Amino acid sequence: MPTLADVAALAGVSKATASRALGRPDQAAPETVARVRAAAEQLGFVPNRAATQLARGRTGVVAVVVPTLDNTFFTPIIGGAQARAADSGMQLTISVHSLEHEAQIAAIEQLAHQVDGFLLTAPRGSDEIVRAAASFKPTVLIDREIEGMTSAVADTASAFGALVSWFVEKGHERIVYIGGPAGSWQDRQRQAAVRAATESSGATLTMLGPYPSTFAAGVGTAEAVVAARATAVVPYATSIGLGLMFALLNRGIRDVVVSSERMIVESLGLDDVPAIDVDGERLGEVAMDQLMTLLGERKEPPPTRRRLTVPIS
Amino acid sequence: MPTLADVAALAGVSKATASRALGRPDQAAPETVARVRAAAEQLGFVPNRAATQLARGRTGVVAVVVPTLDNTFFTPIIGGAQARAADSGMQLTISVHSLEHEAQIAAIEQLAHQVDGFLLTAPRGSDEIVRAAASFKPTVLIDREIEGMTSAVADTASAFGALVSWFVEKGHERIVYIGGPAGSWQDRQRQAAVRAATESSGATLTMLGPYPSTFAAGVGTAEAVVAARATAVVPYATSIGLGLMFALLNRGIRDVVVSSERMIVESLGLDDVPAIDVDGERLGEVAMDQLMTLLGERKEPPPTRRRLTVPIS
DNA sequence: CGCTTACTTGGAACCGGTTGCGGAACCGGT
DNA sequence: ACCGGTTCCGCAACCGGTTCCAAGTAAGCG
Repeated sequence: MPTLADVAALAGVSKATASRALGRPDQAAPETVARVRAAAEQLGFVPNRAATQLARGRTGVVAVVVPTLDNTFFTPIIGGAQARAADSGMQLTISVHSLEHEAQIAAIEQLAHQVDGFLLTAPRGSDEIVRAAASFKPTVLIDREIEGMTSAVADTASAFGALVSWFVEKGHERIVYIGGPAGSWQDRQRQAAVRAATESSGATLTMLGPYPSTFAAGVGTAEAVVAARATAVVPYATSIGLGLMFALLNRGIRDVVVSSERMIVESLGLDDVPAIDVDGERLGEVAMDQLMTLLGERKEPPPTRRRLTVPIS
Repeated sequence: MPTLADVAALAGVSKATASRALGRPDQAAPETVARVRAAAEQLGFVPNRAATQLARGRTGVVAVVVPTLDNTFFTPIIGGAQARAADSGMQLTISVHSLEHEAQIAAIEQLAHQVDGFLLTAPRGSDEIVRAAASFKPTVLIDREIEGMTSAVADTASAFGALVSWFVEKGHERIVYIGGPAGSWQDRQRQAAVRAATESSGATLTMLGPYPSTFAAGVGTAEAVVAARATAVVPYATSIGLGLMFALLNRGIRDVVVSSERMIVESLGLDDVPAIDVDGERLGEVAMDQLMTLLGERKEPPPTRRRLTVPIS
């Protein structure tokens, strides 16, 4: 493996100059930069990451904390973040923690020593625990907002409101909202949104839950949905909706409209079912961009809360 | 942040001794080890990863390469590998590459500079491309076998064979196997297994495919399944099976048995449907263990091919 | 034409651990 | 008391970049 010293020797300059030519071209003579680059190219020079990190005091790694990998909501986020990280020459490590118990803070603190920043998803943990987790390194909160923290969220609450309004307009009279996991921040937002959307409309709104975001849980909601004599259902998660649809079909019930995500609706060719379309990948990208500004990698306006609109169809 | 020098000073020894006391306790006097440990504890000393890496010439990072994160087959593997990695104080980075095109080798090579080893899933790429990807660093191949490479696979082929035998025994006469993505190694194994299981049995076996492992593709198989007048179906992937079941139910067809994974079967309470149960997490753990031995982190017997049996029920 | 200013560059310290090597202290054996 | 063999420890070099600082050079200006 060629080192910077090799490159410098070949280019006929010092290590210091070689380092500058490669890292901050504006601090070296154009002619020198060209020569050093050529030398690096010729030798196939790849900077030693550990050395760079040690010298700069940065790890070049950011951690994404997710509660689970089994939920298809999180994986696209990881993908998006990973792509953006790679673009900036950073690495992404994944850490699975639900941030629901104090004990997990220790794990986060441990991890904090090895990364420059965090991308944090914490659907259920308390504000306090999330704040504690974010206290070690620059952090961007994903799909949740907490006063004073930088965040990137998909505005699903508005989408859910729009969904319910649509149902109301279509004349549905008994609408059911299936709540997500207990303590979920997004669930609270969505509850408020669907409530607002049914207020002063003739429709009845039944709130079910809490349920975990799983297929099995969705299957388990069928009974309550039937009991509520629902004509339209808005489930917290795609997996819940899928389980419910399955259970309903299994019972031979085909006149209950269950809202889902666009992908499902399209593949099943159900044109009477409205769908939402969360772009998880973009969410990950946006969050990573924000973290980059927090880390000073870019000189853009100060980071804030960002909300991505979620289209429905 | 306290450094090793601080610890050494507090313990009244040199950096060298402190390093030994912490890293290889057998090379220092027990009394000294105790004193250094106490000092480290008191200061909350955490070794600087970059410094260690630089000095040792290892990165302490392993990469998991997966074709996609949208497939629930891979995520448990990642989880298992991540857990094992954490146990050994290593980091895991995720890299999304399907290893189907030569161009992706360049990305892998780039990544190779930053990690100690690879956990490679490459369901579809050619043997050559996989070999090329594995040529940079110690590598464990997951869910696929290639001559001369260390690998960890879930023996789903046998499970599929058993599944089909079961159907045959139950008296099913027209069995359909829905093939996975074109070029899939596992698909080839399973095809052979299901063929063997129907040979010299009265049952007819129809092979469909190839199809991608998605819900939508599963929905799309319904027509062919119906056309084949199948009584039992064995789909390559859970997602395909789920899509198919959905489409069948949607058409009011309820007498076709679609084999699925245990989780689905249980949540739906379908007792006449056989299921397989791949322990992806364990697969990830086993693979990481093998990689550790390859990296010399442990002194165990030489690594080889490992096959995990897949139970059916 | 002398002097200030701006730009380049190399020397060397430094980031924080790890490890080869040599010396000192201590062991039991004769 | 002397000796070969251990055990334990410190010195210092080293991993491979980054960056402060001083020095040298060329350009700019009155």
